[in-house]
Amino acid sequence: MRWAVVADQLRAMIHQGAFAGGRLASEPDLAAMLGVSRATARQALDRLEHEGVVIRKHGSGTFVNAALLHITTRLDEVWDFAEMIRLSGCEPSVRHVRTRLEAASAAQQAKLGLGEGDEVIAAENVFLADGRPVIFCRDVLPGRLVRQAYAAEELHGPIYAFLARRCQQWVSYNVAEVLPVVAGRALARHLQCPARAPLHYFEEVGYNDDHQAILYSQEYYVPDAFRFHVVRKMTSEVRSRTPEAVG
Amino acid sequence: MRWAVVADQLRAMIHQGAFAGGRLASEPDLAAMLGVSRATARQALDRLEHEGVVIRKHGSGTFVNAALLHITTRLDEVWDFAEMIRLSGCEPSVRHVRTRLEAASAAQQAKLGLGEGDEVIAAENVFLADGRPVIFCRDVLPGRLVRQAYAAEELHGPIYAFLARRCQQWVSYNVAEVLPVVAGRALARHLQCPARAPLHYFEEVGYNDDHQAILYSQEYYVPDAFRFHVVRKMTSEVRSRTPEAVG
DNA sequence: CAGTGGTCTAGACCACTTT
DNA sequence: AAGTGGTCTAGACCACTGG
Repeated sequence: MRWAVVADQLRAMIHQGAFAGGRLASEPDLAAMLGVSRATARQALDRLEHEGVVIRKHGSGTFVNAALLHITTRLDEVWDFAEMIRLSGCEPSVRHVRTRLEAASAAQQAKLGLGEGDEVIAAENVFLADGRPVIFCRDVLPGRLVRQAYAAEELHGPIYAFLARRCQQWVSYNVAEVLPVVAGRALARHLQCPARAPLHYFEEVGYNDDHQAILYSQEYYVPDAFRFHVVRKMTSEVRSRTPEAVG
Repeated sequence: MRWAVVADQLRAMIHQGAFAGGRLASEPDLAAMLGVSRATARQALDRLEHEGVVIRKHGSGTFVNAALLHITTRLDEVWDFAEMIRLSGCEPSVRHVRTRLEAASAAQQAKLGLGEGDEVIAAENVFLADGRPVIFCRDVLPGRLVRQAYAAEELHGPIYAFLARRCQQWVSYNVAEVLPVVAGRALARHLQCPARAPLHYFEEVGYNDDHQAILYSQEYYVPDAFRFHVVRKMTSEVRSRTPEAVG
């Protein structure tokens, strides 16, 4: 994973304002500077381009991307609540709502790949930014995952810490469905917003490195506290079809 | 771009049910089968893994992904209205609302990198699925992009065709902000939904291959007509910080 | 242990942009 | 024509998984 180190080095150099003029050194030069082969340097640059840090132009050069650096939250990458709140310039805190150990509902069974009668832990928390409620989150995880005794308070906050400490499980990626909803009475109370106010609703399933579902989350975000951006790339089908529309 | 051909071949083979049991041949074998080097085969597999078609397990093998294949719409990839509607199993059509040539507002100037007094074309259309309104879209493009005479009807529908035919411009990628909103009276009328119903709102800036902003779009989606999914990957910072929380 | 994917190298040729 | 990124090759070694 030397390419990851190289990517970090390049990211740091870019942030520190090396490459004045916005243009990076050529790939062979970068490879020589960093003491790796061009292929490894390219792998690092692939990563930076994917992140939007850098733009490559065939035959011309590689350039620092100015526009994308200011995007506040990339929908497809960031998903640690405290991190997101901190990125918004606020101090994060948590208020626990409730925790329950119960039989999995049909929906929960489907999302988590459980069977009839399996139990789940359902924890509800509100996350605050500078004391203002901005996220309501219901985390559901299979009871069988728990491998150690735990204190109730460990479910009063980010579930990832609990998954790691008591279940030896780490979420590697989520698949989330994004929906617009309006706040009901209970949500409006938890988030201190008007009833029928629009909210982001994310319905997520988290998977570990083995692609097993280990977490089902329902998250409601106050929209004016965050800005979710996504870079939507041309699909190959669209790209190949468009020229026909020209002729 | 031989790797793209290889990726297409593999995608087709997977779709046709080769690799029974869900396990692909090994990378050296695939390379030999397809007559390319292992590096090229890997680049194709990288693409398929990114698309979610395939899952690779270190030391074990490469497997067909069952779960992700059924996701209806990936938020970060698909964005051709007709395509999206067709993917939902419906027949797409368009109803034109209005077109205007006007001085760019301050917001439009900022989004499109325009100056004082520059003109824009603003076209509003409603897209229908099986005759039911599902998207309201306002497309704004700089007037200076237009390089040929055009008929008013060319703005009654997808803007990409117009951009290609009359502006010689092609959108390469979008940067979209995703927001939840509630339908106002005008929107409710256009989309034939109740007032205050929740809607997806996408505010997008489209860029060409040279990373110049060429299109500013405001899009409202009826949420029950689409399902937007996004794969959210662990960021490197989160990944490196989590183990500390364990100790 | 053998087989798998993950990484890296050195070198080559191509397509594209700029001068 | 020179320099750039895009692609491809052949070969090597590693880390991980499984029997």
